[in-house]
Amino acid sequence: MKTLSSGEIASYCDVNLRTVIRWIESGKLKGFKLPGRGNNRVLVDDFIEFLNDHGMPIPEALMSDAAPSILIVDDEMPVAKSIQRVARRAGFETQIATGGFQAGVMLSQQNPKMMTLDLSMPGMDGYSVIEFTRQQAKHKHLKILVISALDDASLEKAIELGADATLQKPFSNHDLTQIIEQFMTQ
Amino acid sequence: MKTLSSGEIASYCDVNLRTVIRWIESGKLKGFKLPGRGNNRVLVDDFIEFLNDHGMPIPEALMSDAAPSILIVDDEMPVAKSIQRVARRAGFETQIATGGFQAGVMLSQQNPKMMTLDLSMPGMDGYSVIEFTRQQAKHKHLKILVISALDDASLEKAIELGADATLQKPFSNHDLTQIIEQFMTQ
DNA sequence: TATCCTTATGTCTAGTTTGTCACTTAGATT
DNA sequence: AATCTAAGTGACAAACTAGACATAAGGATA
Repeated sequence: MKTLSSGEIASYCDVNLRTVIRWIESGKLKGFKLPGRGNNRVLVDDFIEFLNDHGMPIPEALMSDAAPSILIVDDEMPVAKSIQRVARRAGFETQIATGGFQAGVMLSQQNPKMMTLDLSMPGMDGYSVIEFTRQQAKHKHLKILVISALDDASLEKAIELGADATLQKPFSNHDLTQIIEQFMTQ
Repeated sequence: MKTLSSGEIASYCDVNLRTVIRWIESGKLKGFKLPGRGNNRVLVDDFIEFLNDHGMPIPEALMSDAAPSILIVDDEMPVAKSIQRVARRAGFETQIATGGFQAGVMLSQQNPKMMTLDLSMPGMDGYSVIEFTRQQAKHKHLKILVISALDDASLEKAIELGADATLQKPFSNHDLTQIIEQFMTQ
């Protein structure tokens, strides 16, 4: 549970410390006070959310806790592997989950920056995965790339539910690389 | 009667050890001293109260100790609800997951003490859920109760893979209560 | 355009809390 | 018993809060 002090945030935002305290006081930035005289602390996650909400750049130092990774969710191992090859070539860490349960556990534990999701895994409803993920504050900013052989209407529905992009099978490595690079560097 | 040392509290609060000791000395945080050199110990309940009093976030790791919960995994809501009723009557917190992905996320995030698992959810392989969960060090002590309409051989297989108990549908509330109470008080 | 008002941010100060360092020692491990 | 790890203490340095006031930017109005 990493936290930041008002001073650290001040220097991250290149702003006066007094200002940071006012942000916290006014509720713009979620934080809490230590028991002593009320020194402020802000959870890193809350700070990142604050930065996102206001379109502010996120300092590199905060991202570094773990190399941003990609969670590949696909029940067909060969497909998953081929996605993995592309992702690795682009220079990113990857994990593969071949079932919904696995995917859920890995998402929570690894907190990847991006997830590729096969919509039509047997018995697992990709749509509900998207919906459920979007409901979770923790994964509000997870990039979801739907990869599926279904028709355009199905892909469109995925977008409506909260997916960030779709890719129709069969896809070209070039297109996949482009999307990965775009999402992972945002 | 679980207690925490000053160092543990320091890392939970992301604060210096020296500071925690001062909190205890000043009476802000209730604690007691071991006879030796006076090492500090704090009851988990006191710590949680302290966190609440000061609007500080409560680390997830402590939540499970505070109120051990049961994760109910079943795609049929009526069945899930009926299990939930029994569990509640026995006095435990419950959550319901109706899909594999949901179940995985909730398992990781809530860290329940026990999980009931329907083996034959459409498209989701209950066996692989058991296997996967058992591989995870974090959930080594999770109690898994398989609830299924399948035959004895299938239930037997679940046990072999690592389930702690099985219950054949239809089950009696009495049997379920007994298993829940046994697992939750262990 | 000039003026007034509002709001956000910066500056300064005094007093307090928290972190750091060096050192000691209880408690655990083997 | 020897050793290792985690925790306590004191003194000091650094960081933080809160109030009061100054400054700057933007809107509204005449």
